[in-house]
Amino acid sequence: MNREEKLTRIYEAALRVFARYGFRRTRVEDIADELGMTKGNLYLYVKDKRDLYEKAVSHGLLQWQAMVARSIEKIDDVCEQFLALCRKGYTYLSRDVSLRSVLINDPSIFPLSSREDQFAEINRASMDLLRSVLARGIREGRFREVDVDHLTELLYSIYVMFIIKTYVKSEGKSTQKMFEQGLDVVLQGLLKK
Amino acid sequence: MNREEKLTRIYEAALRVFARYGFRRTRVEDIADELGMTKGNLYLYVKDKRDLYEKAVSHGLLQWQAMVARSIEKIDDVCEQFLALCRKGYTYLSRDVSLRSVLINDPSIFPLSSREDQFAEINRASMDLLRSVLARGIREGRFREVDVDHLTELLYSIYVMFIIKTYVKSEGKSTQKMFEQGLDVVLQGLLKK
DNA sequence: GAAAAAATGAACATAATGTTCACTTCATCA
DNA sequence: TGATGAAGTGAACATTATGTTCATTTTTTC
Repeated sequence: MNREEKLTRIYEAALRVFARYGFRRTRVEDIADELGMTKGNLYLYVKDKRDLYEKAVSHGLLQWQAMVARSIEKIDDVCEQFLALCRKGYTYLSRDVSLRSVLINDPSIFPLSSREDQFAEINRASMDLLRSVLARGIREGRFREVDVDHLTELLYSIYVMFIIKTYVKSEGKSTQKMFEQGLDVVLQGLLKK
Repeated sequence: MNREEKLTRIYEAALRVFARYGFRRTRVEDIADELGMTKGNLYLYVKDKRDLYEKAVSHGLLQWQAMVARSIEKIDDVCEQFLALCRKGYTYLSRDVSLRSVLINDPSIFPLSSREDQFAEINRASMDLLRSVLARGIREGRFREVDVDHLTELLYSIYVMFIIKTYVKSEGKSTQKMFEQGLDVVLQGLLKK
């Protein structure tokens, strides 16, 4: 197992444990135990506990991002691609129990304002994916000539709000309906007549 | 609210918090917070953290015991009473989520050997209830003239084993079937022909 | 089998948390 | 109403738990 794979293994174990107990209540030894190693050894891979937490969460967020990117890359029709992007992104957390729990314990992970965003780089990349789909729609003459940057930011904010409503505040069913409604409206708003 | 009621309130809050985090990971301040008081104040009611834990668990066990006792006291037929005793006792934990969680985190609560039983007094009272039903069956000429003390101990051990299997090891469905089977056999074994 | 890399576990520093207690607030009753 | 005891507070303190380091050992690589 090379260093890359070891790091992945460590981050995933750490995320599981942080999900179980929350940041404060997990000891770095709990994570070492989960990995079958000693805590001293963990410090060859991360700077300190906080660093381990941030790397583990980052890893989780990147998995999320990669899964969405993969699932839309081969879609020809840009409208379908836009819908898939939104839906896959929105529903992902229903499957990733660890990341979901960590998020519930620590909602500050989410960028309320992009100023105080601990994971700014990852969010920027996610927004880039959204932006690229919007740009493509315009380039292909399917979407109206909107201001891509501002619309990206707006849609991303709405998307984050939905995720918080659904997974952090658990306003499940009715929120999902709202999401589909909103998605329909946005798509119609985007399309050229 | 008198002292008695306050103690009850404290024990129930403590049990909820211990259930959430386990003994080691709960701070006495967590419990104080749950009660809306300061931790200093808690020490007017308990000796230390371990004492609080034991009192909270004891309170939970006594609730269990009282519920079973109440539910069988008005049953005329001793066979029905015996069946109800076993069934109510066995199924109780499916409803008391806090006590169940605490038990899962700390199976030593249960008397593996009565030598090292932290809650010996409570278990003794539970056994007394069982013993009294057996004695009544014999007195009324419905049960065979078995050795009540030894049988009580045996049945109680089996009962505890079923509870551990069902709630601690979560071997749910098939264990419940086994329980009903076992109960049937035991009752038949008790009855005079 | 030498050199490098990875892992260990004990030692250490420090932060977290259990516990105490002088003091404040609240309730009771003359 | 104001004296008295009970209940509660919060800061201080002692101790434990836990994060972090590092000399040493074990494993891997070549």
